[in-house]
Amino acid sequence: MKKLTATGGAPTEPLALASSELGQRLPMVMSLLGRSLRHAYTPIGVNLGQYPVLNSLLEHPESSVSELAARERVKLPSMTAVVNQMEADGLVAKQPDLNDRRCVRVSLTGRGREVAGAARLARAAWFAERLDHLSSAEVSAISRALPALEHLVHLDH
Amino acid sequence: MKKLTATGGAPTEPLALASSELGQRLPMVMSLLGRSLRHAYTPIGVNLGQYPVLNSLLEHPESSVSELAARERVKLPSMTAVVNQMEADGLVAKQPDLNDRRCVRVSLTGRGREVAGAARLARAAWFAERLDHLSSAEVSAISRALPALEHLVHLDH
DNA sequence: GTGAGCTAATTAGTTATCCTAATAACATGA
DNA sequence: TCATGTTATTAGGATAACTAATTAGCTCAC
Repeated sequence: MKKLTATGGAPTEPLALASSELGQRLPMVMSLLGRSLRHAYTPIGVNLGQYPVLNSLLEHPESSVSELAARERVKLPSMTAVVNQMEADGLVAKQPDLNDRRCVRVSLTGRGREVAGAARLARAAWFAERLDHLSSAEVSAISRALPALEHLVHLDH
Repeated sequence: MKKLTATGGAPTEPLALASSELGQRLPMVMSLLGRSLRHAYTPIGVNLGQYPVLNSLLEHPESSVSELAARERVKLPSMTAVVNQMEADGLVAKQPDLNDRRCVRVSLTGRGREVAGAARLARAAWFAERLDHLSSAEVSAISRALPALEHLVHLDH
């Protein structure tokens, strides 16, 4: 009954994991995965902070800096810095908002759109390569947990 | 209802999420959760880099700096810096390895052990508070995905 | 034994992400 | 109109990571 399976074999036990156990292991996984991911980004020419902004702008064109900051859960000055760097890199353009002149509307340039697409592909490939080493049961377990994880993340919103 | 079950399948929905979809959304979740987590750490008096080292030393006392670096998937110089800071903070002590004098054995001080325990509790509490807002189905979905996520992370060995 | 080559740790210097506090410009409503 | 709130920026600093170069110690082939 009590099998301490260190291997990532079949994760299909009844499994009532204590929340302290979850709180212990999930963050560990997150931090390690985040670190791996950083290495995956750099060759694309986009860094960890820029990529989500690119994506965000694909779905919400003409965002203000505040909106971008809120979506990424960073403070305004942090987002200002990211956007400025991206502007210098030719990925985004800033335009004044005519209705509210305090705001700056940020939009993707053509190059930004290209890079966003390329980065998306590169990341998907990076991920797919890893998922290949998992059983289909494991992939499906992760898939099923995704909505819950997204819910968890959006709680602070 | 069509059910294409994987090996030893769980009695749950089919759900074939495209790997590109997973590769898109999972990293997003990771990065946001990581950011939330950073805020959770600071009040404890341990930072994001130190906490895993504390934990690692609970399970593997007398680790060398290299071993710690490998476990955290960071380069040696990064771990040297973390360990030095922790030594200055009185959380760990360094001792020479008598068998191999190139190595430095790192161990928890009494204070390090205390802080590790406190940090563990604080993080569990932070997490539990969040899990309270999820349904038990969601929590269980995350629990079931955890071994798979750990497997994913450990692929880079 | 001893020198070539490996491994462990450090130092120095750089980059990327974040933050807070202070300012400036604009908007809104009493 | 002016007090208060919002948007964005600047300045300055803390973390967290990296590469490259250096020092020290181990190992083994010869």
